[in-house]
Formats: sequence, structure tokens, C-alpha cells
Amino acid sequence: MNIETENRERQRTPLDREKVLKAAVQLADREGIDSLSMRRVGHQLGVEAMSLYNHIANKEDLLDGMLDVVLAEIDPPLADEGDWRHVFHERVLAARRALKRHPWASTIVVTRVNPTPQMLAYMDSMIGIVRRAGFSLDLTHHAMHALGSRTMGFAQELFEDSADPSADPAAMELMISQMAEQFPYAAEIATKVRHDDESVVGSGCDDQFEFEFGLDLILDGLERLRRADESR
Amino acid sequence: MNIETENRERQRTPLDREKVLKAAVQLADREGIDSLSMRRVGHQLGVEAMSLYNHIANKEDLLDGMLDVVLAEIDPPLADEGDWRHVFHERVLAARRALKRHPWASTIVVTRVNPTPQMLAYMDSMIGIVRRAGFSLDLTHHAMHALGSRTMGFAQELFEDSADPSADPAAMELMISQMAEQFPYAAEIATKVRHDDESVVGSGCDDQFEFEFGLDLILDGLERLRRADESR
DNA sequence: ACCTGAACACCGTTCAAGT
DNA sequence: ACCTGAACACCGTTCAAGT
Repeated sequence: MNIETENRERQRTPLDREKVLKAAVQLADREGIDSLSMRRVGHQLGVEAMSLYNHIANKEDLLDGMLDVVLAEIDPPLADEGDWRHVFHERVLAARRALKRHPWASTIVVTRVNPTPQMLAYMDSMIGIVRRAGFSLDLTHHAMHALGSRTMGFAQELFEDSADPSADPAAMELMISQMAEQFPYAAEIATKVRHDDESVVGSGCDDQFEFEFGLDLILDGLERLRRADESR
Repeated sequence: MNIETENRERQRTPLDREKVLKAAVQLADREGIDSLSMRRVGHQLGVEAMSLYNHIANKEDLLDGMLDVVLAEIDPPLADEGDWRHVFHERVLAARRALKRHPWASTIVVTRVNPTPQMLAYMDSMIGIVRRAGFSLDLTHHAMHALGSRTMGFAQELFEDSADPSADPAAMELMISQMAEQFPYAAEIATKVRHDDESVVGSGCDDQFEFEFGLDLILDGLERLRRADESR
């Protein structure tokens, strides 16, 4: 029995911040972040929207809290053993798994104006990995900027759904043939992606693969710079 | 005399799509994307919000059109001469300059569900640069994913304003000392950034530098892969 | 052909009033 | 101490009615 039905029957349990956040996360998971309103979170808890203001400051505070619920799910880092790139890579994938469970979370990260406590804790642990691997303060700073949102397990993909399998193939075919004249290079890539998608084994647009490809490209570049710095 | 005052006096000139887009861009430049509403764009043109629907389909269509106004300002690419990385780098900076003139544009890019015509044209030209430099179709595809939004001249920065000079130094000092215990690595970086900002010459958090650092790190990594691929 | 008034179904947030 | 009714100042969008 979830919170909603429980509270609809009789509102014995008083509200608190944690209950509000949990209900909001549940609602966003089920209906998407665009459907999340104060009124709807209230309804989910069997309460009017105004009651929520007794437990959260405003909607921004609600979003901050929801993000921290998600980030608290990230697995702790591996021990510092062997190549720092491995430790870093694995932790980024742990963050990615947590964010993937709540697809709205990455859009929330991006709109935060101040880092939340859990974001700070996560970033601190990631900075620690490279510092203990011998990165200078300068190179560490550049590294974090270069990685950007990849540190948190996601990257800004342009045209995320162009390879969406739900798009019907006939429309895709038409689009590609129309693009071919004006945008030959883009059409060539779109054709490749479509072909690879059709063959079962191929991975025309495997998000996970592309994410790790980009991540390791940057980590390898950084390791090269660390070595150059060290032997300076 | 701008469109607003002109049309307030007497509405002789009939509306068209271009005028709506221009007015919307002007409004977003001046007051930010959050202040952009159908009602306010209408007001800017001396017209009710409902009139806009004669020229644009809906708000998403308006945002698409606004983005294409901005992207049309990107300088054309250099000739294919010398290192492809230079040509690519310079064009990305051209895109960056255009987006920087309209700070809301990058947030619009990120929320598009379908690529706009100008986005397609831009991406096509960038794909062309690497293809003509000898990249395989596969590597080209991975390259575009690895670069992500960097291709368009921006990157997802976490905590953009943590080095904001408008934040008062005393509050910054306090925050850092509070962080130091719980988040020593993050505090160390924050301290460095603050020091470099104070010295006039230093560039503790030079967005432009960090952007190009990350861009070149990826371009160099890709060039290495291209060479390995070629001599395979 | 283009513009508008009225309306619909929503938002976040405040605050005095209730229990 | 916590919750609510009423209200404020907004949204995007539709559609019949006006010119």
C-alpha cells in the first residue's frame, strides 16, 4: 500500500520533509518531471498544496531535496588501487545507474543554482580520486571542467531520439532521403545508425557505449597530461 | 525606434513569423528566457497573445524559430587547410560566440525534441570537417557523441556561479571554512579558484579557457584514434 | 485574412483563519 | 503546530465572434 492510498483513507501520520520528498520522487518517476506540481504532490499525499510549505521552503527546495534522494543511492567508491581511471570510471557508472533509475534527475542537476549537499559530497569524493593519484591542483581543476556533467554520469547529447526505435521506419526513410541533398554528411550518419539498429547485434546508437567512449577518451587524455606534468 | 513603440503608436505593419521571432529574441535577450511568455511577446508587438497563433504553431515552435535566428549568426567554416582540429576548433568558437550573445540559447538547444533546420545544417558542416579529414563513419559517429554539446559551443558546467564575483567574499570565506571539514578536496579547489580570482592576472575560473581546454583534449584524443585507425 | 474577448484548465505562493 | 480557503498574479491554448 503506497502513501497515497494510505493517507486517502485516514490521515493519521503527520507529514514531514522526508515524506514530501519521497512522494515527489515517486510522482516524478511515474509521470515525469513536467507533471510535477505542488498541487499534485499535495494530492499524492492527501493534502492541499499549501500544506507542503510547512516542510519545504518552495519548489526549488523541493527539487534540491529530490535530487539528494537520488544521489544518496550512488554506490560508494572502490578502494584506491591500481589505475585511478578505473576507480573514477566505475564510480561515474555508479552515478549513471542512479540517475538512470530516475530519468528526470539529470535535468534537475542542470538547473540547480547552488550545489546540494549530496552533490558536494559526490564531487568531493571524485576530486579526491584524482588528487590522490597525483594530479596538481591546477590540472584537477581543469579536469573537472573538462569532464563537466560526465562526472555525474550523463552528457549533453544532441538529438537524443533521432535513433528512437519508436519512430516508424518509413518516416525515417523519408527524412533521410530528404536530408541527403541538403545535408549529405548528416544523412550518411543517420543511415548508418538506422542500419546498425536494424541488425540485432549492431549497436548503432548505444548510449551506454557512447558515454563510456567519451568518458575514457577524456580520462586517457588527462592521464597523459598528468604524466607530462609529473616528469616536468 | 523599435518594433514595440512603432506598433504601439499605430499598427500599420501586419505581423509575420519573422517579426514574431525577432521580438521574442529581443525580449529573451533583455529579460531572460524565464520571462518569455506568449502574452509578453504579444505585448511587445502591441498585440494580444492569441494573435501569435496565426504565425507560429505554439510555444515550442516559437522556441525552435528563436534558436534558428541565433544559429544563423554563426560564421561559416574556414577552408579545409592544414590540421582538421584547427578548422573544427575555430568553428566551434564561432558557434560559441553566437550563443554567448544570447545566453538563453544554450538552454533552448538542450530542450529541443527535434533538430531545427539550422541545427541540422551546422551539424552537417561539422561532420563534414572530420569526414574529409579521413575519419571512418564509425569514428565520426563516436566523435560527435564524445563532443556532445561542445560541438555547439557550450558544455554542461556544474556549479557555474561558484566563482561568481558578485558573491560577497566574506560569505565565500565562511562557506569554504565550513566545507573544509566535510569536503576537504572540494574546499581546496574552491580556495584555489578564489585566490586566482583575486589576483588580477590569474584566471581561476576562466570559462573560455576551460572550454577550449576540454575541447582540445577531446580533439587530440580523436586525432590519435584516427591515426591508429588509418594505420590498421 | 487577421485579430480579439471570453473562457478553460492549469501554475507557485501568501496569509489570515481555523483546528 | 499544522492544515486550509480564498485570493493573487500569472501560464498556454482554443474558438466563436468580430473587422
